[in-house]
Amino acid sequence: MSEKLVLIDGNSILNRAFYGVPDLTNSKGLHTNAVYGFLNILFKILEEEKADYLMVAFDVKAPTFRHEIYKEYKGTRKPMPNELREQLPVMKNVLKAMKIVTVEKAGLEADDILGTLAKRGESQGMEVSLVSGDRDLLQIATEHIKIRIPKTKGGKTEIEDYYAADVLEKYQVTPKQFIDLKALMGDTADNIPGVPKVGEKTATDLMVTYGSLEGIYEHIEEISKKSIKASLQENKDLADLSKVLATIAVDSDIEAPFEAAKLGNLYTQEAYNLFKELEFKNFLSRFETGMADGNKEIIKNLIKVTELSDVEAVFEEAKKAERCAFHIFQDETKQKTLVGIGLSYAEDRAILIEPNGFVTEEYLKGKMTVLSEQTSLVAFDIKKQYDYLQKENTDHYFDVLIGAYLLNPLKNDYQIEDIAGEHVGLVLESRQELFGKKGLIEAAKEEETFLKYAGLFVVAVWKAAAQIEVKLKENGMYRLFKEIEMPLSLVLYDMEKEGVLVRPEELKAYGESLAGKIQELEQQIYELAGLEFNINSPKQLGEILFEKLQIPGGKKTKTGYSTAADVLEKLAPDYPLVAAVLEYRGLAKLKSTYADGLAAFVDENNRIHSNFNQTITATGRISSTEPNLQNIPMRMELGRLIRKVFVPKDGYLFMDADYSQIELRVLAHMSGDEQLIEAYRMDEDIHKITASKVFHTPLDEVTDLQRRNAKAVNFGIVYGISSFGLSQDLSITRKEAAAYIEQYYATYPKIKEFLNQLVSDAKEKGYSETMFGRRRSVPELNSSNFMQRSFGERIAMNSPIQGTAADIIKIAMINVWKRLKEENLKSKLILQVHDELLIEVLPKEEETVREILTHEMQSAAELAVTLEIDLHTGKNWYEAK
DNA sequence: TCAATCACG
DNA sequence: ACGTACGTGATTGAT
Repeated sequence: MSEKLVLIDGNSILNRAFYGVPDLTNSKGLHTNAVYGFLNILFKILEEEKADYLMVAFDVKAPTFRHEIYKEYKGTRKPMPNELREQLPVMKNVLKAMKIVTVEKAGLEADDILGTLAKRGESQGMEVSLVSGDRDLLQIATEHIKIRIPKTKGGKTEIEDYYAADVLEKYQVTPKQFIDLKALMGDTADNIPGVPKVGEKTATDLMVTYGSLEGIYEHIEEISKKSIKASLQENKDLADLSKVLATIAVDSDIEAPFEAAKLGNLYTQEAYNLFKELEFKNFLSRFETGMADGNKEIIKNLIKVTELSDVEAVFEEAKKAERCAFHIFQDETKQKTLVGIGLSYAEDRAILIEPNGFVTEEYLKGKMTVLSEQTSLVAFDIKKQYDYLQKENTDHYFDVLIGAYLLNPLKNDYQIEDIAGEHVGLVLESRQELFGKKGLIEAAKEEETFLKYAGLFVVAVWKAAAQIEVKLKENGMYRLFKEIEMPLSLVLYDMEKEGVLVRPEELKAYGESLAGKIQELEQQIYELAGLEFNINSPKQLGEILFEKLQIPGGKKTKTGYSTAADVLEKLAPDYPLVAAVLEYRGLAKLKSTYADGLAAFVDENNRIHSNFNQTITATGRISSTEPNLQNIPMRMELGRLIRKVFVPKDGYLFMDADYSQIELRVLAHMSGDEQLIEAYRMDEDIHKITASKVFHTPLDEVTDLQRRNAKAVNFGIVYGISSFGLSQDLSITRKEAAAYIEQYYATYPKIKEFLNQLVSDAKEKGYSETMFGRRRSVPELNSSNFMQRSFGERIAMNSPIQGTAADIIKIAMINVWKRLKEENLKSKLILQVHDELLIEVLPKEEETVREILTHEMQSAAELAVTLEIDLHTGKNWYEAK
């Protein structure tokens, strides 16, 4: 049987759907009716025809050969309403998510692409179905090319089909003659003035009698009706032109990507997610069956083992495999009870091991640990599973979560089903979908479903590893992955496990001392305001300050008045109430987030174990959660005091080292600016030197204000400078800020050059890059929205700098950690705060650790400037900082 | 679940 | 003309 090619006229079908389906918007206000209608048609077509290949053609907004022939050519389409226009990119995204090939080429209309592809398919012996709302395409119809014209009415779709014979039957002309017919009727390029405009009946009669436009003109004298004859004679040129314009190219210069267009499983995870977002609930059920279908073969092969001998056999087999994917399914409570271990070490095969009888949790831990010495292991989120692995030689570990993050650090989460969908094309049902909110222990009781879940999970991990490895290599990020991120995961695991000791009594006392002051302030505020209200509610506060009390300083946010600190600070000197509110806010923050907040995380050993997340930030930094130990107060003394509750364990001391202006040094290096590099060679305060250079003032005459301003500019530069931002920060005019920036650029000319280069490189490549090859795509750069685009430019300037600094401290962490371990020291790495490392040090190791920390931090990267650190020791974090 | 606020680098 | 500094996470009140 011959193969079947389905071609879809994207613009035309979307257009039809738009006018055929009643208006529809999702909860975000996005119009979706055209996309919805398009998909209805698409699914109907695919149900009717067993398509082997599928392609969708789109117009590109660019002049075509028709414009060359006829300058005023405007095409046959009306201008697109905005509600439709916004759906075009959405449609393309949907198709992309379903892995449907779209074809578009500047200079070609969709018709020409379709004509060419149809003919090419036909010549390769395919049966072709061409779906369009546009009858012009009837000229393409043959015995093997079927033109399908869908009509959507009131949600129902009906399709008219035309082979060549059907065209002849309906219009009494052949497809080839159909062009002439259209030209005669003047409805080809309907903007040509004065085309003959013969009615359909007359035009058909003429064509039937004379066979072609040329034939008609040859026998023009035979035409009896005078008005028609005159019109035809007058407009012969235009009729000819109209014919040329109406003729669809069937030999366009275009790649026919038949291989890529081979129809696969449309029901991908990505499409599923997108459909959810668009709120196409009707289509989702279709997905669930579509998705399940794709995995039937794999599911058949899944095996569950619980008997000791079987488990032994499985591990024997696993160790011989080149690569083994695993996942430890642990209950998410504190006990982390083992529910099962999934293993996959061959294509489309997986085994679920469940603890039972002799197969205890401890036994399995042992088996996994041994296995982790014997073969390469692939994990999803390895940091959560190191308990089961040996940690001496970790070179052969591969975490697909970390890999997926590196390939695209912008995602909000990296569930295995997302990774499977994106990198493998394997569609998994999520845990939520399979088990709802059930815990894993409960979920495992649904034996069949859990086997499917766990089995497909590790199959996906196994498959994803191969794909992700290739992609990392292609993107030049494999070294970053192997040499930095993978080793770092173990360091972070260790830090999390170690935790940081606190003094709960002191924490409690701190909280109580705050509580007293908070109560006092509360009463004071109620008195000054003349009524009691919720001070924590910006809404209530705003109304009281700016409406009831008529304090000047109007609106700012969309919901009402801004009561942010920078607004209130301006009012505080004049209004005691405002000052009291500010103080209240500060204390309330300290109490809720730090005093009470941290206390909730203290474990039975008085230690707090934060999560150090490796796959969150866009730039490559680590983040800290539950609790966040990277934002413990520092700037204000009262808050800073809380650091006194963070202490080293008994008999130890804290050693804290932080990089001195690492980002600015990275900038100096990356830009190669001699002036800035030179400035760093001088043993002086960098902000002061900058002030001296920028304001043309001798170094020892630089005022505090000048230094402060220079410092702000230094920061601004790293953030992706804008005069507005700087003016805001310094409370100066935009003009003054702009002048500072100009001065700065004049002082450090290569910085300006470098930042411009970062933006243009990112624009060209679509991503920004750190010194160590870490990438971040910057889609905002292509936005048509000025604000978005400017944001993209700042990202392009900041990410390489912030990211490189992040890379450097990661390297330092790995090396510090390694040396502490290799030199059998008791001292432990405890915290990382972006440019700072905190170590719990055994006093007799103090000098060794000082040397390690200093050396490893300073030599983490070889830059054109030295990497300096500030190092302190103390009996708590307050003192060590 | 979102917006506003504020803690850190 | 457009209206902003870069990167995070936790708490709170309002919806």
